[in-house]
Amino acid sequence: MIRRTPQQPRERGIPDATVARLPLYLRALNGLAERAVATVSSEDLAVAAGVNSAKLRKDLSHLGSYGTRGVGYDVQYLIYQISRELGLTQDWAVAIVGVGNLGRALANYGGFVSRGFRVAGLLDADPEVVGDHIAGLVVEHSDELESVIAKRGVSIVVIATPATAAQAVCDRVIASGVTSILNFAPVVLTVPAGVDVRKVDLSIELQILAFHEQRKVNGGPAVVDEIMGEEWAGEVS
Amino acid sequence: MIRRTPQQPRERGIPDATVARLPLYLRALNGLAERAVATVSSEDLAVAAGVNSAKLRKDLSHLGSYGTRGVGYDVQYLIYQISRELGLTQDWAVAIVGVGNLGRALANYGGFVSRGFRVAGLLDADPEVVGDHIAGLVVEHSDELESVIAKRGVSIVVIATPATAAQAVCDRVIASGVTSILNFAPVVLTVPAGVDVRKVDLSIELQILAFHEQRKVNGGPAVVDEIMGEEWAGEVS
DNA sequence: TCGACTTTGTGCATCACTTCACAAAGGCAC
DNA sequence: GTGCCTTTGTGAAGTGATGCACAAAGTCGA
Ligand SMILES: NC(=O)c1ccc[n+]([C@@H]2O[C@H](COP(=O)([O-])OP(=O)(O)OC[C@H]3O[C@@H](n4cnc5c(N)ncnc54)[C@H](O)[C@@H]3O)[C@@H](O)[C@H]2O)c1
Ligand SMILES: NC(=O)c1ccc[n+]([C@@H]2O[C@H](COP(=O)([O-])OP(=O)(O)OC[C@H]3O[C@@H](n4cnc5c(N)ncnc54)[C@H](O)[C@@H]3O)[C@@H](O)[C@H]2O)c1
Repeated sequence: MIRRTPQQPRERGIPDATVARLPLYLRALNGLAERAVATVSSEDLAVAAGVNSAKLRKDLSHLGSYGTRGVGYDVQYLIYQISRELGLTQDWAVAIVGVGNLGRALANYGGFVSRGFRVAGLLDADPEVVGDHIAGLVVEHSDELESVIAKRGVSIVVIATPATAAQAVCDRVIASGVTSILNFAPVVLTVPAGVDVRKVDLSIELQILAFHEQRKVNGGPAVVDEIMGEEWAGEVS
Repeated sequence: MIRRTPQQPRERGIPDATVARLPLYLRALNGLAERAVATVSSEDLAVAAGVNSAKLRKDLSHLGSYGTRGVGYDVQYLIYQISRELGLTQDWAVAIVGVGNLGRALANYGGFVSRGFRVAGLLDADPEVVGDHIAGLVVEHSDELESVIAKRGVSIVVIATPATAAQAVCDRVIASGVTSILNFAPVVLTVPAGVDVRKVDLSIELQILAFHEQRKVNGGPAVVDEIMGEEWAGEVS
């Protein structure tokens, strides 16, 4: 019983930056709901979500005018509206390809099953791994990728294979009609227009931290004396 | 033998957006280096890193003038310069707090040890887990957090505990002098100024994908007929 | 019913980042 | 040398996000 909203005047063009924050607001709202809070002001919600309150109000205004001046926002109603906007009122079948260290952790993770995401398939190329029972599922051979996607209506695929296999897996997944991919492998995936790839890259996050850490400690980049500093000195102006 | 660079004219104020892309360039460059490529044009490197070439050139120009007109950039030299800028010429001791599904996957992950990051401690509060051998390390009790940080010179901490424990762990870690934190727990950490927190949140990534997926399938958010749509209709204008 | 008070929603100035487009720089062939 | 060709480095314009500040809207107590 899900159908398209008849005619919604706004709807078009919610900024990406806003979309990226909606899950944050949703989490904060769920926290409030658990503590039986009925309404919340933009100021309080902003603090809970760690953002500026004007930004929060502007973000929410993209969804519609759901607040009450002088009072704030109804927590339950806002949860519903944000969930609906994010597409969490329906559930999404997710397949995880590559059931190694990371794939297992993801499969066992309760955190996304809780919100509309259902792990509908675990696939791996290694015969040793195929057949393992993880989180109530049996790992299937990645040869079955296309049929698993088709049969179980998978619309989001998580890639947790080694970097070398990621592009090939990605190509097959797209050929099967999937257009939303979450990639953990440290490679830039090449995909046709219309396919969304989001990446999670731990190593990049650490490197960004290291950059700032270095500035805090030293005030800036260091040179390694007489090891490389001199060596390179001649090569460039 | 590491010391501060004498007087660097630029150095100050590399835009955050640029810093976030440097690891990407570095990875692409390492790929080229493995294939023994000596020089690369901004165009080719941009394709490998999945960005616009003008953006790449502007990013690199923040580090200095390291290209040669008509030729491109020396791969090895650029690897060195970016590594130095990111602080990867020194190595960083990392501690992982919370050795559950995710913490184990991280500990076993070879990907960051390879680039200047060394896992120097694994800590958990669960006596069942303490004493486990993982990736050549023994899991220690989280009571030892402060002493592990001090003794092993830990400067970056990865938090992989349940959300409920994250803020407490964070506070202790900061009290021990750490100012760089990578947080996997789905909570907004409150930290004093001067402390950098980066977060990785799988659930947020999936929700963003779901948002776009919904738009592709339906053209926009759906209403759930007669279940909630009607129910809420009365509550708001 | 009214007026004081709270809080939203948004116009606007500002800031940050992106992209275009091209002059200047340098290599290389002859 | 000299001139052509490639590619960098960067002004300048464009795009999008941010945050201030406030009028308008609505609540609530008296
Ligand atoms: N473990 C981490 O903490 C971590 C962190 C960041 C990034 N990553 C990245 O995530 C990916 C997975 O990491 P991991 O530690 O789980 O590695 P892993 O080696 O433990 O697991 C990879 C799994 O993928 C399977 N596989 C290989 N080729 C396949 C294919 N073509 N189709 C299906 N399955 C295939 C392997 O059999 C293996 O089970 C890697 O790209 C890694 O760089 C891991
Ligand atoms: N597993 C995933 O794929 C995944 C994905 C995204 C986010 N997360 C988040 O990462 C965190 C860890 O996830 P997980 O699946 O590994 O959970 P987990 O329950 O398997 O592991 C958590 C570990 O933290 C330990 N711990 C609890 N309190 C502690 C404390 N005060 N000090 C030190 N250690 C403590 C526990 O003993 C346990 O070993 C959670 O916050 C989770 O929401 C996990």
